[in-house]
Amino acid sequence: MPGRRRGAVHNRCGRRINRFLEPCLLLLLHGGESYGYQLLENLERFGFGEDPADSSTIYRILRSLENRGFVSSRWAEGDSGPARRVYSLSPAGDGYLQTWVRDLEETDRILHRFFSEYRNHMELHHSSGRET
Amino acid sequence: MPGRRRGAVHNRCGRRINRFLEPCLLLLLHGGESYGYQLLENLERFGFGEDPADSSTIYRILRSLENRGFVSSRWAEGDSGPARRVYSLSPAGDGYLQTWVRDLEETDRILHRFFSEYRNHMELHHSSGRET
DNA sequence: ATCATCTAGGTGCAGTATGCATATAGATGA
DNA sequence: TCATCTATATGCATACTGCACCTAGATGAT
Repeated sequence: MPGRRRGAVHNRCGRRINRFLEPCLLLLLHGGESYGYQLLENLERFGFGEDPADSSTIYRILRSLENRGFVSSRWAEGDSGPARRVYSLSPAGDGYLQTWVRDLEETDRILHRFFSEYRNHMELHHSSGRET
Repeated sequence: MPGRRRGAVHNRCGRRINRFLEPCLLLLLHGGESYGYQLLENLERFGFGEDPADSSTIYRILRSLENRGFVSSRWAEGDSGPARRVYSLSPAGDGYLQTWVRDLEETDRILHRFFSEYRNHMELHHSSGRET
């Protein structure tokens, strides 16, 4: 995966909804232990696009999760390449994932409230609608 | 609205999806000019809960929008109380709102991809599901 | 008058999140 | 031996947010 950390395109709004990498990593780790570089590849499954995130972000989130006791890590020799820091989810991390899911469900409700307000408003002021 | 800027509860995840105040403010301003203090009250409509945001955040977002040409402001004497800085949406701001909506629709897709992955995964590993 | 309160806008600081650049280093193959 | 891939990590700059705090006009009660 060469050049993976280049090319993060800025076609989104600056003050945007952040990407929710942390719960995605937790969910991936719920499926079994893994390490940063592999997790970065598996993040594509969530539809972030080609470049889900900078690798530094992934590594930092993993360390932060470990500091809070949600994952634990050990060094492991791989079949090839340099050693890997392999993370596994702790029971606390499992609970944290459930919290995240409830949190995201709430976010989903707020988001759809916004869409509802938007459509409602645009039906009335249908000047300057979305004539893309 | 006394004491309005106190009491921001931290029952959500730390590394959470940020609240999308900027597009909400833009949508409110699409309905007509307004000022910070009033916009803060009207934000409740979006279902953020009792305390949508700290007032300082609102004022700073508005100034940032103005710096980028998405809104313009003027001072206006109100019927009562101190003078208000009244903002109105610019054509560029209208376009920026449309960009935001497309951005949020993309976020919505990613969010639902996450929910789908989550449910899928939990059906298989239905140990440690959500026995709340 | 003056005092508390409401309305309205604002700054300073700290913590956190993120992207980009860069560093380190083992493994692998040309 | 040299480039490339795999893998982890740090430094720096920028941005978002909440909390504390400040300024100041208006309003009503005492």
